[in-house]
Amino acid sequence: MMKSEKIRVPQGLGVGQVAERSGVAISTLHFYEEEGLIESWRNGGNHRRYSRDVLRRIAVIRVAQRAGVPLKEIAGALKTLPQGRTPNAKDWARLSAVWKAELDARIEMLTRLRDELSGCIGCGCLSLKACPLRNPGDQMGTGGSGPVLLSGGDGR
Amino acid sequence: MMKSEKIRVPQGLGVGQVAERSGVAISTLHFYEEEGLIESWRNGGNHRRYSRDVLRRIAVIRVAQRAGVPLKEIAGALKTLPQGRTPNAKDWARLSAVWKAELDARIEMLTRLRDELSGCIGCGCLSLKACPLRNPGDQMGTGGSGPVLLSGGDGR
DNA sequence: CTAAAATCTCAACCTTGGTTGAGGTCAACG
DNA sequence: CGTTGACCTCAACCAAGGTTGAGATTTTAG
Repeated sequence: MMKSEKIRVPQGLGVGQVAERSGVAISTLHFYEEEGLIESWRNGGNHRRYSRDVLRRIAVIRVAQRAGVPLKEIAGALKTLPQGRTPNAKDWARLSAVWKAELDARIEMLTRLRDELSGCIGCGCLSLKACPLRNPGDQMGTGGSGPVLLSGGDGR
Repeated sequence: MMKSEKIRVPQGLGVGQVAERSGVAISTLHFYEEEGLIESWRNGGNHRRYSRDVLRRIAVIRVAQRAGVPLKEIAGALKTLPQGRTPNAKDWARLSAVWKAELDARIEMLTRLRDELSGCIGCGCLSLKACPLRNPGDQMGTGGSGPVLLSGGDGR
């Protein structure tokens, strides 16, 4: 007969495991938690425990970041997920749809820029008023003050 | 007969004029100069004077920024311009060509991401290993240490 | 039991791309 | 000559997205 040994089966994932599985640094997990992007509870020894859901959440966060969505906005979107139950495919789909639209817009803007750049290579017109590259209309002209434009300067 | 009056015709442009014409703030011009992106000389009273070339230079800088090129890199590219003579259309074309290539790459990356995102909307696969969105191969896996990835997280 | 490995908190620091403000000149108008 | 306005320098600050390190605790392996 097997002796009934007391084996601690820890509930949830530790921060190190999440870090390894998700590919983000532990410090980043702490940071995401501060920013309200992910959640955890604590075990007896004040160590973070994560539900397995966190892995998908982190995956979503990274994808959104790749798409150029700032963390604040990602956090906002994640807050619209139903609390209490584990988000389902439809929930994720809703977020993806919004971000895809933004991504579409970003791609379109860059594509337009590329086309203009192609047209202007060699034309030497870059400092003339006529050049389409000079007056994008949405970027220039708001040039004086206000908050900083970051993230590739494409001012979404 | 006209009295020959002494009218100071200032050589070059003042910082305020350049700011107004280029659409960037004066502080930004100072900043660009510190970073080696533009140059100026000083008049008697230690005020900056710019040659008219600076306007095109600034236009080029802004376009490159819109294309997602970081300032350091722009500065590097601008340093390859021939010193002494005013850059000609061909000089600018060379820079544009490089940046267009980068822009192409960026657009392609984002487009791939968008396509994957489209395919994954609703599939709910985001935390499974099989999902193309989860393992971009160029982004994840370098996740632990090293310099920060900025600018939209597209780690060019 | 003890030593090593994992975590904790909290504050400081980093990079990019600038902006803001204080305190001091310079130039131009009347 | 005075008084605006434009300009100077230098240091501090901002936002995003994290990283690093010190010092304390906890967990785990031998």
